[in-house]
Amino acid sequence: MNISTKYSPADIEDKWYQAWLDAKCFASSPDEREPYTIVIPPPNVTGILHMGHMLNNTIQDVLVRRKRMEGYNACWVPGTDHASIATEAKVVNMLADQGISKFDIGRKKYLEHAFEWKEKYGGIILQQLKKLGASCDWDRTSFTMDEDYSKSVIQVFCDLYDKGHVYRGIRMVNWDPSAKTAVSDEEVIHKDTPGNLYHVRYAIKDMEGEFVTIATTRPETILGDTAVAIHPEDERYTYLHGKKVLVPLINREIPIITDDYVDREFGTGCLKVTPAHDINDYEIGIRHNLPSIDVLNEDGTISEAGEMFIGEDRFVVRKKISKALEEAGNLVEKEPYNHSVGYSERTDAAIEPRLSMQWFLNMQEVSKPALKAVMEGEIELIPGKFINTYKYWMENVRDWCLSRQLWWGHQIPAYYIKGTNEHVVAPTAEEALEKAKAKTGNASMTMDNLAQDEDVLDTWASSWLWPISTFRGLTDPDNEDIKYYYPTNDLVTAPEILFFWVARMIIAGYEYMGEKPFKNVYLHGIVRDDKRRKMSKSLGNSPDSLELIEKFGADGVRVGMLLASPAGNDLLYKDSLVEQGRNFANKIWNAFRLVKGWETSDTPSSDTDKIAIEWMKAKIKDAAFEIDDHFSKFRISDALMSVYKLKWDDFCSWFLEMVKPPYGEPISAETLESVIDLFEEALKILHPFMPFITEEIWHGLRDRENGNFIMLSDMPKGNGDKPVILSEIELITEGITAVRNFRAQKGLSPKESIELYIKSDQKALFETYRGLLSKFLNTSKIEFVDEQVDGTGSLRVRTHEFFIPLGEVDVEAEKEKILKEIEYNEGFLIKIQKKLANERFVQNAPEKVVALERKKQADTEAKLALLKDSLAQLG
RNA sequence: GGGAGCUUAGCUCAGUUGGUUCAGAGCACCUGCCUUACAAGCAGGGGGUCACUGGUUCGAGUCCAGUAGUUCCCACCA
Repeated sequence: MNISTKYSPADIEDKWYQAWLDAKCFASSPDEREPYTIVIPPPNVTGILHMGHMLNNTIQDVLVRRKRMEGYNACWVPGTDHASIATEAKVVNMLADQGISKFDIGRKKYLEHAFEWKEKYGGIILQQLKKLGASCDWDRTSFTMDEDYSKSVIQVFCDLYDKGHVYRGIRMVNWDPSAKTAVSDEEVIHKDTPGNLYHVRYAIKDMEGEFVTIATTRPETILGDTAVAIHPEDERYTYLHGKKVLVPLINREIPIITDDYVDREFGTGCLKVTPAHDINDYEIGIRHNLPSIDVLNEDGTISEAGEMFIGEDRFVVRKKISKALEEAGNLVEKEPYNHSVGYSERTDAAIEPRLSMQWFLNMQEVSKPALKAVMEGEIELIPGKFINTYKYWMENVRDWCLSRQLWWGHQIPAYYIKGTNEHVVAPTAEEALEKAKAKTGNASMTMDNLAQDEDVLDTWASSWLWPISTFRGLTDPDNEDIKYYYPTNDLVTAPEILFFWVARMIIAGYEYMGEKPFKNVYLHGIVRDDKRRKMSKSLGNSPDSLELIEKFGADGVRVGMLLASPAGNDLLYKDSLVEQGRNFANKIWNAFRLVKGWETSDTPSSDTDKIAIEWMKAKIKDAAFEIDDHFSKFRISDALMSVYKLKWDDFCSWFLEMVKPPYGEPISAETLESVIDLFEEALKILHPFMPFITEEIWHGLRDRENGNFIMLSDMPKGNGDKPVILSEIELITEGITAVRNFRAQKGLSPKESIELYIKSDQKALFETYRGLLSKFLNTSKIEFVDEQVDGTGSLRVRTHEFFIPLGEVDVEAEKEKILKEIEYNEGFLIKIQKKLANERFVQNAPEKVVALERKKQADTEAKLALLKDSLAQLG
């Protein structure tokens, strides 16, 4: 048999993925088993696989594959999100490249282009997930704009409207002038931005030569000022009460008002009030009944209401108006000033607060069960530290602006009755017409009398139904799938979207299913580079995911992603992580090569073989138990590390060396059978992490019947027992390591055989493992003695002493070594003795702890006696 | 401005209700090895006043308070 010394993942990954698909290994349908369900956080339909996706989906796949092997009916539902703003931006750009504006071609034609784009690029990311090994049930692939899904989104909007939770109103919203749409508070990122603080003086009416000076960072909004505010108790300005001032440049007359909001300490203590362009000013405007002058168009240029600079961009105008103010003598001072500016998460355009008519969802009532569920542990956040954040948000929840001024998405099912201020809300145009007729009492109305709202719903107003609508839970509430799979088990996502998405899914779950949407929410960190910078296109610090898979193998990448990403912590990515993953795969591969290369003989297993096999069995069970515990606490990195060490250290470094026949000799067929069994057991535990290589070796170790896949095998279980062989072999391996160290220090080559003399009160134990010691240490003889043998060096393993002949013994060095050990042990003994001499310790500490201290004392005393004895013999 | 978290080896992190030789793991590092599965490897090794200060306790990496540094969330003052 000729197997390459290097594992080449490219040769086998596609082969096994296809085999799994062909055998429908990922498919799930309701049956008598207990379900285990995960719904994927749907990536943007036009997205491509980046590092964050790889981490997110690797975790999900590990969980799903493990549960599948544990006998659950595992179902991982994949799909994509229509991502209204992001996708619309891409489509608009694509059309712009062709010289087309969406407004020229109209809604219908535009949507055709958008769907065409979706058909072409949508779902690329799902194909990429397959490269990673994701075991999703692809037959269940959902899209948030699927016909059935859309129906449920509209149904929910209508229902919330009927319940009185949805309302329409003029509000100050975050306006994205680039996408020309409102965005939610959560989609605004505040960043410190350098700017200027402009001190501008306004002439006071009827007081020749007198001015008030205000400070602003946004001089272009001066055009929309409708008042200047001062603090009512500010004595510096009492004389201004009731006066009017003139807006610079345009000389519009505006009142001076008094309001507590004004901070007397800031700037000059005078505040210009622009209700249309600042949320606080807006509130002041309401209190004082001020008019709002909207001086900005929806694209961020100055509107006609501004009177000057009409049609020019806000940032251009900021510079121009500064100059104009200076020339007019109104600019008193311009100082550099850093202030916080909101930017759109999607387009990175500076957000404008803007008054507009929008649809809102009142969150007060609907969010209550969702808060309770998390506080009472009905839904668990992992790690738990996120509960605080969640609680704070849910207790201070604001109304949700549901409408977006876009076309790509679910058009709001509100219909305006032309010529009136009335509207109706209904799932279909026909039903809307009926409602409109009833509302107006005009039975002769036709569709021509209605106009549907032009806006679409916020993307999250569809994805919040994901755990329900992927199973058609709203459109077909009694179907088998929703009854069987809902509530789902685990949700794996990033904390960034805890409020956007997770909280809202919980709200929708309770509102529409009367039950939580999932039991556990596993929040993983963000993938960053090794300087803790977020991976981003502009920094160019993100590796190409697919190249990574190609270079290191999907298994290697999966392991690399999981090695250093405990729950809630960011993953600091560097290539060495995936290298480690690849090296691990190679290690396993070579263990496979070794086992495959052995010739067999009919001889029965030797005693040493039997010991090795018994030990490895116990070790695997022990690890299985430990790993199970890690999984129950979502300690996925720890679970991986346990299986890594089981495979590499225990299986390869110790076990295979224990049973390995001398060069050129065959192995007992009986032993080989067991070795293969144990290899398989370890592979099963490893499979969820490294699905491809484990499947390949599974089929390489034995001939398998069709449809016999490791991914469908049973996960090994442990029971927490610690058979005595575990601790005994631990002592033996400790002894082996000590002798190896001794050899290295004395410059004894491993090729030279040695004689080993053992002084111990547990001769039987060493007798049992004589074969192992001899095999690992290349001994020519092993003998038990009662005192040090002449011409030997000594070393101690716990309370046992080993002597090894040396050509020349440096007695002084030997003495010094022993003296050092005596010193250390005496120090240790004194600490224990002090502790035990402390009456309060003996009285208060649990018996178990005291007993352990006593044992430590006895062991140390025994060891000291041993050492002193040896020293005496050296003379 | 308000709140939460974090600080343990060069790096990334474990350390579960305070108590075993508890100060750990992986990687990195150092030394010796191309030993007939694997140099993407083997064997061995060094390395930390558990941020600082104080307190509670028989006993503190673990609990409490304060200090410093750091990260995140929320709000946003023109």
